[in-house]
Amino acid sequence: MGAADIDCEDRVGTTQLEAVQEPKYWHLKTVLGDALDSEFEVGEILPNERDLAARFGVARATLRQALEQLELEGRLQRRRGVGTTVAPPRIGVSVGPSANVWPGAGRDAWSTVGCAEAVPPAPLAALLGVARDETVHTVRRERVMQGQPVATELLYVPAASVPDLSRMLTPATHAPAVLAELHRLELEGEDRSVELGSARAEDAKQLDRLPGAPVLVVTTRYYAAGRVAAASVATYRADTCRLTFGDSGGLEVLHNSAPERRAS
Amino acid sequence: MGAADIDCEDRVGTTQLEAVQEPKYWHLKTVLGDALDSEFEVGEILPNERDLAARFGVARATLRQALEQLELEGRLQRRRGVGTTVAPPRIGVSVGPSANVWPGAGRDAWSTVGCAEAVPPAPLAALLGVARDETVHTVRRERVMQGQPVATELLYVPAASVPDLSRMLTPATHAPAVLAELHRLELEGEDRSVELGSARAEDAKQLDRLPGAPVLVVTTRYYAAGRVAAASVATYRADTCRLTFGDSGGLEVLHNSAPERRAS
DNA sequence: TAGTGGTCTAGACCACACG
DNA sequence: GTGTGGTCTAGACCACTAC
Repeated sequence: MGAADIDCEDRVGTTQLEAVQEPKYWHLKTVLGDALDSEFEVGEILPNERDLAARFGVARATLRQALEQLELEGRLQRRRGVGTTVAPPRIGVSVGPSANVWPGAGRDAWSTVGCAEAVPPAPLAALLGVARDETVHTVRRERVMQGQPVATELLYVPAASVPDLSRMLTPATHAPAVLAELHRLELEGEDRSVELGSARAEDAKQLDRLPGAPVLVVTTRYYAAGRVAAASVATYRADTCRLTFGDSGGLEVLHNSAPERRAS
Repeated sequence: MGAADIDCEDRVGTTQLEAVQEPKYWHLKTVLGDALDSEFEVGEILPNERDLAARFGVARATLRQALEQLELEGRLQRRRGVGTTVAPPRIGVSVGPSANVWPGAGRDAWSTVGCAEAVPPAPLAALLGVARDETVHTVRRERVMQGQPVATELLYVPAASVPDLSRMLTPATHAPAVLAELHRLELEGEDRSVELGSARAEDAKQLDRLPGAPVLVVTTRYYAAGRVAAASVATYRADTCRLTFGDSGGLEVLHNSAPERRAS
């Protein structure tokens, strides 16, 4: 343990990339990943891209390819104008039907941020079983964990599911009224799917990410009275979230975790 | 509807990118995405990257950024030496506990491809609750749907979970024996989490993708006798798969789906 | 051998955050 | 302003596929 351990700038090393068949960025990713595990603390800031690239003797674009992958795996966080930092382990967020409850019932970690009546996108209309040009109640909600937004959601409720909804609605009362009416139905089951997507401009803004950032899209169908009574599309930050299902709460540390981290 | 409709090469258009604040690759992605919806059939092959870039008046790297996003969203498939084709809608694969059954029991869509005794990675050891250097039975399995591999899995079974396992094992009998012993326990519950990852070299090969390709990592804990009796890490192709949970089978067409596709 | 996508370079300028 | 990451360019060469 020599001077290199004290000087932050030197800890990533200057290992020359030997002759390889393996792409440089891939090897670079491995080297950087190992360095993160053994030499850096969560939240610590890395040298900037130009320095790192020079240090490894590669073009900046090549270095960026490695950083992108590490960010995709949730090990780094990059912010324009700020720098690149070591990310904390992913947050486990529960998305399972831990007790069959309607969205917005009980304590469910979501907060409503808006509501409107609108024609849903065609695939959603098909999902709900409504006509292609029928307007539905559209509730936008947001999920915050540990102080940062992790997901945005659009909940679609056909008018047929809330027949007794009052006609006297203001923007402030619209969402609560729709949810309250929904809760009067008996929930018979839910259906869920998860897939990879990229954040649309609007979602990206709410999630504090750039457009196109990788997200996990969770689509849920809620059944009542033998029909699809509502559906929601929730968009989770893929870099910071690990979706958990099942009763036993979130799993502990899993992937991308350092065995240990040195105190400095 | 002029000659452009007949000539495949012209269907993506030559729209000039107007002055924008929006990044070029983002706009390009939108334009290409719309073209895919309205002008192309599933399986059809696109013009090559150099031609497309020239057509839109951008550098190849910029075009590639757009293509990468579309591939991430499962709308394109690119293969080196071959070309870029329009991808079919994602396959819905069920990963829920549709009846609580052990892996390998009944008809479960997986086939065993190997088995070994090995020391699991540290996080897995923690997950299983075994010592860091304890060897466990490691079964590699593969999931094929519609003729193509969609997932690989490593199933970890501590020796303590299969105490009566015969000592007389050949490579051919090892995996079935471990699974058979496991099935003698009563399964008490399961735990699942989903997160984004990138394919390790070995997994990538099995999934017919390049290393680093985006994957959905499904980690499952199986409980029996009040303990974690086994755990598995399954790696699904994120570009072609939509993971489904819940009883009502897979959802139909959802995102990234064209409203209609023209016959040629 | 020809054509494809994958990797890599060495620059340039832009948008944003912070002091 | 200064420094960061984000975008973009115009090339080059490589690995792979298919003919």
